[in-house]
Amino acid sequence: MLPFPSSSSMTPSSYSARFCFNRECPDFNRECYRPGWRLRNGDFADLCNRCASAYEQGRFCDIFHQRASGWRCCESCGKRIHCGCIVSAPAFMLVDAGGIECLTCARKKVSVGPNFRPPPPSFLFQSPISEKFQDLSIDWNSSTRSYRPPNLSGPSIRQSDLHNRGDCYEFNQPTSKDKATAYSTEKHRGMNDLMGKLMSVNSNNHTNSILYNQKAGPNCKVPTCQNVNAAYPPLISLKEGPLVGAQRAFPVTTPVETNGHLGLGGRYLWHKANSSPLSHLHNDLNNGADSPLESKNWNFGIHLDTPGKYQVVPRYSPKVPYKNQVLQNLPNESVSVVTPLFEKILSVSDAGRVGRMVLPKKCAEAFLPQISQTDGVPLTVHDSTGKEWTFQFRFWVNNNSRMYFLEGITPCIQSMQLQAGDTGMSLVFLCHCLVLGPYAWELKSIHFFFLVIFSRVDPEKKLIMGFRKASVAQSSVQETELNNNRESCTNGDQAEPIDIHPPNGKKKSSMTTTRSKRQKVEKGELSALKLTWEEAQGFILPSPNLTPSIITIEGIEFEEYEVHPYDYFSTNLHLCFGSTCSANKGLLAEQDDEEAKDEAEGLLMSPKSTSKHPRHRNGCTCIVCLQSPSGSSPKHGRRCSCTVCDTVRRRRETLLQRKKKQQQSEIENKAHKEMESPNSDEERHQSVNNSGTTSKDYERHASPPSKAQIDLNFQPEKDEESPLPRSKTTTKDKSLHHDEARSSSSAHNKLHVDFADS
DNA sequence: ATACCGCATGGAC
DNA sequence: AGTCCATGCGGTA
Repeated sequence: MLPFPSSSSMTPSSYSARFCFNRECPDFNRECYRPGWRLRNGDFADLCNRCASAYEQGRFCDIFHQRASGWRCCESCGKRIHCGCIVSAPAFMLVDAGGIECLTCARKKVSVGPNFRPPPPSFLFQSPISEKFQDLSIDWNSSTRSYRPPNLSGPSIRQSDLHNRGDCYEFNQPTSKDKATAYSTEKHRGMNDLMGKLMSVNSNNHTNSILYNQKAGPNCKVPTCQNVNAAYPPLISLKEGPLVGAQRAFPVTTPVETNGHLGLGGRYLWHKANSSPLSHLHNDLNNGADSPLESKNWNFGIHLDTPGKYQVVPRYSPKVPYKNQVLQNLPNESVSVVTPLFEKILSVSDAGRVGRMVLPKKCAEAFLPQISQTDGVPLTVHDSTGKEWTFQFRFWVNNNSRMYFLEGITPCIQSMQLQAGDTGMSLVFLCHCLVLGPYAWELKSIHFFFLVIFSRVDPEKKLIMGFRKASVAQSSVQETELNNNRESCTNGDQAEPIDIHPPNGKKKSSMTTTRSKRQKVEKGELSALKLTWEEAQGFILPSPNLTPSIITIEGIEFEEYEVHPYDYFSTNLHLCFGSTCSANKGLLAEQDDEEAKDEAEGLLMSPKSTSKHPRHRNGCTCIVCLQSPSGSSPKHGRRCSCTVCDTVRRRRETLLQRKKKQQQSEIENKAHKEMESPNSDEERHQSVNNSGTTSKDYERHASPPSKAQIDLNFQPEKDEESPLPRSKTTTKDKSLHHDEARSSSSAHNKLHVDFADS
């Protein structure tokens, strides 16, 4: 087959050079001039008139795939549907209990669903961008179980653009894909340019600017994807083996699960999610995520339709209970959906000076842009103050796998005063699907928050969020910080600041309302729950019914609640809707109540258990574990007798003794060697190197520790048993030593313990 | 001396 | 046993 330019970029004359994409087409060499389904490279299959007609009428598979495998019957009407190829992918939906349903049946169920509530028409297409895309609507043809692409003129977006990459594995590429993908590249660039222009229309919008920056901005490093699977191989699926065709051809359109049912936005049918946590998220992500730009670059479709196989480890699943929660703004009835993607407790190295944060692999591959180069792509995120950060999302090849991480997070970490043990970086996907219907992706954005508890977009695109620190209760310092943030978050054109607490004056009534809504939640009246963002913030706060016990740690008073926040959320705010409520409830309850409980208990109990690293276990008395979280630690005076300072003093005394012994030993050794050989220095180094200890190790161990390298974990009874220099082969010991030495060094610096006069 | 980079290592699961 | 990931650590700027 000859190369063919994409349908959107081709000129009338270019049509004559292309041929029908359908391999089964009896008139293979017939000129083609109508677009068909979307290919993996982003282009559209060019079909001859006859094949295109068959495709548009939903008869393509009936005609050409009769003998192919993958035919199944609609669970409701029994109609045969081909589930084994991409052509018919939009024609059916997966059923929770297994099997498929044709669109007609699926739509019927949606329209009569107990929680079905079409979005207010006035909010469809309300954005300037949306208006530009009104001619790009999809004409679902239920009678033929297919969708009819709109008549396109010039660059445009079609339904198949909304497919993620996961639904395209089944399709065979033409043999001339290299040249074809070259066209695709141009098309993709063109699309990016188009999107960039469109986005810039609303460039004062955070969300849009994020998208623009990420995908089409001048600094965008996203490699142009010529072939989705070639440039971004299915990282997970390669290991997991083939999937059933029906699952591969996941008919994602603009899926959303807001209330456990198929959502219907305007004329648009959104795909039902299955009940796996990841797919749960996945479907939310696809809720507007499948723009032409993002569909190739974002990992929103990695076989998430295989329950149990690709679930994010519970440890990383968001503990925020507001999964898929629909927030409604009472005054204007706009709706937003908040979907936390994952969260991670910052490790020591994450919060350290390296400025890198390791990302859970599956989370990265599921939720972040696909990257094929180790350089990765820039990722623009917003923090709780609305401040924009750009990290580099990269990976290393590690043990035949990949290790994903964010680079350049130091300023953000420092800005947030985060440290090991804090819950960090929940990704929240703000989707405006119910507001903007099928064009939700226009306002799609990915936000990093240190813990996004709530987020909302009203017509002014304002955000609400909170974050969780290692110590659940906020110290006065943090409280002040939040207040400061609140003030600094007032945007010029935004009437209200981003607020963690209800504004003054409204607090009482707001909290009262919130309390009543809490009760509503408790009663299970979830589907009707509408929250203003202030009320939403109320849920973030501890329940007014709870009386904290005040504990004092290092002079700082903390509020400690008997019921930890996850109890709160998991019991009160499982916003499960509709028929899948029980399943979801069970799932979420299990997650939140068990996992979150374990984790939160660790967080609540003590900073000691905030580090995941095995070297800092409960009961560890190293300086890292002893010290209080940054920001909550008071300044330590010279005569401070707190545990931390006592430890530091004790360690220091030990070190001084050790230093004396070392110096004495060195002098003796030197004298001894000088007696044996005049070239003592060279030979000593040689000897050290031969023994497997590098010169660096030698320096590290042989030289007396400087103040900055003070080993606060030095244990004389152990260390003196193995006099330096240590062999490099004692990896474990060395690792421990360096680890704690490094940590304690930074801890030492952080604590500002001044022993200069001692 | 320090920061950065990227691969290596090893404990946990 | 394989994978993940926190951290080590050597090389380089």
